Amino acid sequence: MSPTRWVLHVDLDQFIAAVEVQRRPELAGRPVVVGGNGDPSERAVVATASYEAREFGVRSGMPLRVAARRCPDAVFLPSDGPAYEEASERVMAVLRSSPVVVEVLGWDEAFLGAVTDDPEALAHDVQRAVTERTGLSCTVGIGDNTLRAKIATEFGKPAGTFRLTRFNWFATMGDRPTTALWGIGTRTARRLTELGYTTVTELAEARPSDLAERIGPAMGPYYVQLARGIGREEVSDAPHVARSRSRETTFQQNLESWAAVREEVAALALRVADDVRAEGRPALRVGVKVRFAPFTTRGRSATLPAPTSDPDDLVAAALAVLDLFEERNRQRPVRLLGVRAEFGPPP
DNA sequence: TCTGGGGTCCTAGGACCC
DNA sequence: TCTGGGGTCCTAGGACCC
Repeated sequence: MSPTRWVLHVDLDQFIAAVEVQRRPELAGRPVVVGGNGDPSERAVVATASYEAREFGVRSGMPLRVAARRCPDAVFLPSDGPAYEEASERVMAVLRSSPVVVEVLGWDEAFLGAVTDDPEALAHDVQRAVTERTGLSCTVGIGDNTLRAKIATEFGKPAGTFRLTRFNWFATMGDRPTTALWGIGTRTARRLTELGYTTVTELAEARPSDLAERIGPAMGPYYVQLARGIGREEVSDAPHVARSRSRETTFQQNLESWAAVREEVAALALRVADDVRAEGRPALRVGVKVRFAPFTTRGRSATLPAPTSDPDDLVAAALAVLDLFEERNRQRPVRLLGVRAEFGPPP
């Protein structure tokens, strides 16, 4: 049998918590919750919970306050981005040393494009190499495209492998709710249920043109493709080209004056200007995000008169965009501010 | 429960133009 | 009166993902 093209999806197990346990081995086996400044009384959410903490119902995205209530004995640690970045680089370097094309998806995930007649053997080689050289464990999903490889990982967790292809797609996924698909969340699933599509099989049997009319010209047919397990078959190691860079902050105490809001927006714009400069491409648009208390988010944005990387220009532009908020909103307490710079299409 | 930070892509309406 | 048919740009907001 001749070798075949496969997509492998590598996903580190409880990555952030694992990195923390690695440098503090005494935490092994204990419930560990990473997020915010590690103070569960603050406005912050869980970045990652160790499997021990998940036993108590702690989940990513959950407010730290809630996590502390569910698991009072958990160890709460601050999120240390640079440490995870560094660990991620080490993992990706190991992956690149395998005979595969590596497409990085995030800190703790990558697609591998490979030609082999034994993808499980390759997956086990990758798992062994990652564990030997980084001390971290990973799960590998094996698929005939990126979508199926990505979803396969869910069935292989933790530390295992799972193969999902056109041959077992409906047997594995058919009866599951559409939220099991990568790209369909709770909102879209609810909408689809209202239209009569609750399971993956039901959605797969829909007519793409029907969903184009009812959902949207691009997303409607795309969801049908997802349900059929159809996805991209190529894996690319081309470097990522950023479309935008942004900075945002949630304040522990709401800002009560518009003067304070202006100051914070200027400070965020300076940080974004650093990122724009590092990007080496000028910004074309600037956006400002304001979350008013209790939790209403509004945005304003504007195209710049001319592309710029100049910090003074970007600060002035961000303040001008902030001025687009109506007068009556300026009395409202502000919980979060964000500034975003957008670039042109990739060169 | 009381909701982070950093991204990407899509939709829709209005403006504007031919 | 009862009102084209695009195309493109701009902006706001939604949804999703890690």
